[in-house]
Amino acid sequence: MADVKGGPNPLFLREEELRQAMELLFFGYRDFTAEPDQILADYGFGRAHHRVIYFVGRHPAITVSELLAILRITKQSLSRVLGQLVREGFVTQRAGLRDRRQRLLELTDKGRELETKLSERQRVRIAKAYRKAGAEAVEGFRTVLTNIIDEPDRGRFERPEPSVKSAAKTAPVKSAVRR
Amino acid sequence: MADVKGGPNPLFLREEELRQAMELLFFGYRDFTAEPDQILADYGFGRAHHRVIYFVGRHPAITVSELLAILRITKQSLSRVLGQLVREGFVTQRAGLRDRRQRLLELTDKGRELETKLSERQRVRIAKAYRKAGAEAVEGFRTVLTNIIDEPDRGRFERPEPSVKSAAKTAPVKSAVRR
DNA sequence: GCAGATATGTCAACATGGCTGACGTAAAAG
DNA sequence: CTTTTACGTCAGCCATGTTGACATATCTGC
Repeated sequence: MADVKGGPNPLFLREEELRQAMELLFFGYRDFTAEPDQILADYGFGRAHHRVIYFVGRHPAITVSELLAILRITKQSLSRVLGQLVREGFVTQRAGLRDRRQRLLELTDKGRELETKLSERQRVRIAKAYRKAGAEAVEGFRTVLTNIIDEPDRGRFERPEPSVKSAAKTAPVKSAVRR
Repeated sequence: MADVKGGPNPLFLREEELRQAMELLFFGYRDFTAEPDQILADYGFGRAHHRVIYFVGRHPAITVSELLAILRITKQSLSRVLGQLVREGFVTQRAGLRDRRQRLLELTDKGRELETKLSERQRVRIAKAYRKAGAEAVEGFRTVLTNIIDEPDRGRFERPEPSVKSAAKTAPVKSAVRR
């Protein structure tokens, strides 16, 4: 335990830094989800319902298979929560135009209302954290988390991309920041 | 929210930015936990076991109540997984010295081995992301996530960074975004 | 020293949300 | 017309959360 070494032991520091990152994710996610979970309980819903409501709201006319790809769960699991949401009038389904096998999902007004209520808390939490941290930190947060995400979905968050190599930033697409 | 207006609908942009943050957390956590989950299945364990193993490894001689405070689950839920881990020889319990009611938890060699195996993947993932993002981004990542976490546990991640009070209230939130 | 608080464990019952496997139907595609 | 695809459904299993009640050992304060 007694680290009586000469140098600052970079291996230990690295290990410690990585562990802190892991814990930041754990505690962050724990607190990030706690508030909506409370509200969901009033509706007899759980976190799975929230995810469906969120992504349907985010991507109107999303198909079931697209939703499955995002959530990475089985269709049977999705079916259970999605079925409830449809039956209780939070989500509507309609056949696709080009492909009538598809069920395009959409939030109803009721669904949108719940979505707002749920993510309101989360938005406030993020907004506070962003404001306290400052714009530069926000960029770092985005960059690191984007790189933590596996390739298939990483594209959802593409922005400058300050890759160590190829500094070919020919297209600085800072869409969400532009004024 | 002293948002300096003047652009093309800053409210929408802000909304978009906050939603992206929410999704970064969702996708990040999803991919961060996927690999260990796979390994755990071979042992007949789940994510709950991983969390216990992780935090016991991280804080040797941790008490049950400290663990409960971190995990935010009931003692009955913890008891189930902890009991398994103890019976199967991954964790040991011994009475506290000052307070003999306490059960101080510790990993066995077997437990440490599994812990390493599990978090290895996660460490690699984080390390890659950190390396790609660079030191400045890492600081930002830490700062934002720390602020997302509720007060009681935020202290776990406090670094030099002073500004305990609201020094950020007056900080240039949006002005510095443009680079 | 005893009463009450605290740390932990346990039994029992229940809900949520994952999973697999099997099977069905409608529509698209070759 | 046959096969593949998109989606749904039934049935059962497992992991992990919950509440409530109760037990036991130990510490703490009066």
